[in-house]
Amino acid sequence: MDDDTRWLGGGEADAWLGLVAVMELLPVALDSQLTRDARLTFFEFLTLAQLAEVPEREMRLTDLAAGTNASLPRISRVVARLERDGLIERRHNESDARARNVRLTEMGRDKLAEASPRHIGLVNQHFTDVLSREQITQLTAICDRIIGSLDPERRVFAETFRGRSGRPGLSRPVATREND
Amino acid sequence: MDDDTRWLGGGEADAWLGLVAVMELLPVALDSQLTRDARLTFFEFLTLAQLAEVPEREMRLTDLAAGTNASLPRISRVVARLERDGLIERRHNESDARARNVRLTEMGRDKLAEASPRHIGLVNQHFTDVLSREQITQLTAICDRIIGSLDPERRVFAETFRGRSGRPGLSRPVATREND
DNA sequence: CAACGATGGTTACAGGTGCAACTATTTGCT
DNA sequence: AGCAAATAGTTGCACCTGTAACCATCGTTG
Repeated sequence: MDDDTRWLGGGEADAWLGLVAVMELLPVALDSQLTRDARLTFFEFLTLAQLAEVPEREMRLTDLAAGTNASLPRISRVVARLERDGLIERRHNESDARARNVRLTEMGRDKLAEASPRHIGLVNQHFTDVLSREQITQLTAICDRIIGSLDPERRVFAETFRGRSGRPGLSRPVATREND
Repeated sequence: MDDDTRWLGGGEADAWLGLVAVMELLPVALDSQLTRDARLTFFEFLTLAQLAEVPEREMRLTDLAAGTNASLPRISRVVARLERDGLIERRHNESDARARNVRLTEMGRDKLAEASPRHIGLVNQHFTDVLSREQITQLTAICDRIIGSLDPERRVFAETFRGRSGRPGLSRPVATREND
């Protein structure tokens, strides 16, 4: 073993273990709440929310993968499940025969609208309500740095949508047939 | 759907999506590196590191679960795998016949010592090196708040070990037979 | 000291994910 | 045009995890 390893200093180890604990506990809590209340995975919720945000509620699979920080095989399977449940539908892409488009159905919008309030409630409970405004700002910068290091090509979509109209089901209600 | 839902405000949504992205990307990166270089899951690494830190390198299964923020079924299976690979061994608990103790073997220490440098290298690359001292401090406080909200009974062990001698394989080298 | 609830741990089951291999297009190069 | 390399997506395989049900043991209470 190399002895030039730079070990984590005092404060660094605490912060790292804290982040690791959050990464273990938060996803479980989110998945648990959503599957119980809406029969949705947290990742499925993210997928629906991403689609709801985009024009025509339709986008390419690759872009959807980027927008949810997922691998292509993963999003492919999730999309298959969501289509089976009628929440989305796959369509042809005019300009590229290899590509497939994914479109949020009415049923999918309803599902998202139905699942959002309780989900946001949990997010508020464990995130918004326990952090100060400064901490929210600090965390944004911290995550940007880490993401930038993990994803140097900025493949991730989320960044693109920062500061826009906001993500339905997250920062505002989901538009439904009635109020669209 | 309740219309008294408190949606995420501008800054809040950005921070939340940032944290979500980190929770999607970081574990994958960590698992990928560790399985490739050491045939270990990140969670298995954490388990070994937790055991290495404790007196006699032996502890109860329940405490090990708390120390790694894991459920009992999960740690039970991981322990079974690690025992199969000879990295730990299960032993009787003198004071409680229901309980089982888990002990890190010599082979387990060697494995941890071998895996640590490259793993710490990745942690430095995507965490330590991209954050300032202030951000490290900020993140520690932020994670404490979130964890406190997710785990009100403070079941989590990590807290107990904050500021101690440090976790072998993380904040210092793993003691081996030679230098023990 | 008997019985019942609580606790420690394991396992069957169902479901999600990464990796690698594979097919179908498209793009670039000559 | 023609061919090689890159890209879009799907799927088989292996593996990991949560939930729930289950057994064993402890502790408390009457």
